[in-house]
Amino acid sequence: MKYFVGSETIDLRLALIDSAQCFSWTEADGAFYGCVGDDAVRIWAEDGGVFSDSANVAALRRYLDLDRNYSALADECARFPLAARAVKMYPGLRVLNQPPWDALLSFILSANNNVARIRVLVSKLCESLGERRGEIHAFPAPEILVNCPSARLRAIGVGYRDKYLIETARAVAGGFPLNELRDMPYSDAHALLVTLMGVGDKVADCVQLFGCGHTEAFPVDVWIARVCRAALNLNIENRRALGRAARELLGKNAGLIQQFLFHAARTGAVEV
DNA sequence: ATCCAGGACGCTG
DNA sequence: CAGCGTCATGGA
Repeated sequence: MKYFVGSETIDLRLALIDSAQCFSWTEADGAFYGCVGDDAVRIWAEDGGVFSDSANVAALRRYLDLDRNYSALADECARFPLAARAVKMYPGLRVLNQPPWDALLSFILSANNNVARIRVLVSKLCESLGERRGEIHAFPAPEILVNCPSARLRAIGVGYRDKYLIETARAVAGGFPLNELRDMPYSDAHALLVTLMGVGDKVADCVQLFGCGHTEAFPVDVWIARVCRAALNLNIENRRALGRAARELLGKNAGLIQQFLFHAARTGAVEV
């Protein structure tokens, strides 16, 4: 079947793949394949609208963040011309609402790694350990990883991150309130996340921004550290201090703006 | 061969 | 609390 999802501005390739906030979507023949909730879905753009083969349109709209007014974002950073320019430069970019567990596993694997290889690791992890849903494999459940021999994870290619995955899975299976982070203040959720093995400030912020709806979370990587100096006039070497300063400067949607800055810096659209 | 990748950990000062 | 070496892996 073919369901109408919406006519809001969104560039599916940019939002689902090229922006590197999610590593599990694939593209084939102009359509995009991935998991939303428990469903394997196919999404495509057609006649200025977004369509899907999934009937759960509400879940899809939430995942794609279609109900947010992104044009207001440029106004929120209008006093930083480079940031406002980055926001206006990618009208089709959106910050996805992923399940926190998916984001947690993805960004544990992202540490000291590159996007292409993160994508390979995520897909291999899901294909070899995740539950099958149609043509797609979900992320492996915590209980699966807890009982997974580290040698098997090494064989997938996760390297030294094997124990991070297992220990974090053990914590989540043991009652870590992963699904309650969304309803906590940013700082409380952050403090909890960094207690997990393999989760530092940067990964915690990614989980919060991409998986907990914490739009103020401001992940700082090498690109963001550079572009903050150029776009926000922030000359701060310490990453945690830089993230805190950016949050204070940009407000409750600092993380959304961060995603535009990240893409602008990484693609060279903004000189850093 | 060395460097880098959406860093985190563990130890030392 | 800050600084620093180390940690797999593969592509440039």
